[in-house]
Amino acid sequence: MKTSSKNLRADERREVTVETVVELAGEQNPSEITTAAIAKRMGVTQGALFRHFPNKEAILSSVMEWVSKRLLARIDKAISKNPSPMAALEAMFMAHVEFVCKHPGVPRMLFGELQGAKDSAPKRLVQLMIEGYSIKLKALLDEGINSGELDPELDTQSAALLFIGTIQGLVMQSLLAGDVKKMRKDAPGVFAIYQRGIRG
Amino acid sequence: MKTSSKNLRADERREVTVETVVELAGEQNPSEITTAAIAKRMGVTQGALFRHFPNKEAILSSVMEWVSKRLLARIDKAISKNPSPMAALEAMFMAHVEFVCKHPGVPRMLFGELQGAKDSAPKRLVQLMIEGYSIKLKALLDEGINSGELDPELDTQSAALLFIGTIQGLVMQSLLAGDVKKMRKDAPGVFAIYQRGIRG
DNA sequence: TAAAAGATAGTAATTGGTTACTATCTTTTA
DNA sequence: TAAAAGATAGTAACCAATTACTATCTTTTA
Repeated sequence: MKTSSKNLRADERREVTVETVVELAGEQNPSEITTAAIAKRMGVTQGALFRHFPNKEAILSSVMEWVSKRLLARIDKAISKNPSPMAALEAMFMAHVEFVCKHPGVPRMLFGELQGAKDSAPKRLVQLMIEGYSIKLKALLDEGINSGELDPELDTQSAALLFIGTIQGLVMQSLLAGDVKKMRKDAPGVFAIYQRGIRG
Repeated sequence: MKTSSKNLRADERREVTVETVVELAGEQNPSEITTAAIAKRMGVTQGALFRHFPNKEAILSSVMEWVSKRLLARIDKAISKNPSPMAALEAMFMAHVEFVCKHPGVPRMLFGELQGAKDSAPKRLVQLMIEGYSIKLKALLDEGINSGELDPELDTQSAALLFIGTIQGLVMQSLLAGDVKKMRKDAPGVFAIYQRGIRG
């Protein structure tokens, strides 16, 4: 049980900081999140953040690691529960959508980091995560082709790109509507078209 | 021909300003573009910008109007050249990709504006533009269903969402690769899958 | 076992630097 | 030569980061 005292231990404080940034990113442009805003939401002074992180970039790096770990774990779990590649693809899609629904700030942060001119530490972490994601995705697509579930002449590179882009499109639509839960509702219809485009 | 003089007329200066912002957005995170950076790129002092725009938001609004006008004009041209709805859809897709290739900062700015918490003037312009875009898109999809080119049971709402998301996916991929021209190369393969997903 | 000693977490105030924006003076050009 | 365009030199507000200090928790030891 957490103590009811005000002071958290260093690792707990770092965890809370990361979760707070994810939360704030769901409410505003991630690149406009200030250390003052993070601290205020946490009920701590701004300077206190720098007792646990050397600088702001280190906070963002921690956030990216947090995202990588949680998202990829969900994906793995969804895949392992489904023996059929096509079923696994759908489960992976829905798991991703569910994750983004729960943490709407995440895709905004990823996209924002990729936009940065200089290749910062957090940007490299994002690239690494998407790479891992793509590998899992392409493995599933290849499996599906071999099992006859997918079009044998499918361009897996394009199919992987479209898979990720589809989710990005759902995010954009939810931003337009100002309603995060719209994603969950739209996801099945959109995946149905995607499925029709790749199946054998 | 432009005069060789140093001083531009007010409307010319405004035009150059808008183009400069679009240019800078292709090189860095749009929300980190400062008025100082814009002025420097134009070869003008920072204060000079405020002779032609009341504030920074007005600059961004002008950029959004510039984008709306140019993009929608391209789309209309692409559509009108193709009698068949499916051919028109493909031409619309490629025209959009070509536009984004020429102005990589545009999708980043749109996405960034939508992320803003408060609904600013530029944000409303973005929403308006996407609305106009979606109307054209849905009209084409309905046409395609009626002509038998598209799946009669197609969910046009989902199909429109996926169309836009597909382009967003191409943008993200080009950011990852750090190569804008990658989009032009990947576009046909991705559209082929989309086409397969919606055709009758 | 309780008080001293040390380690850890957080505060309050302040730093130098950057931001959008403005007031005033100078140059260009029609 | 008058009006428009731009230069110069500011402003207050905000940013990340640092400082000197205090509160709180943990370990040691008499």
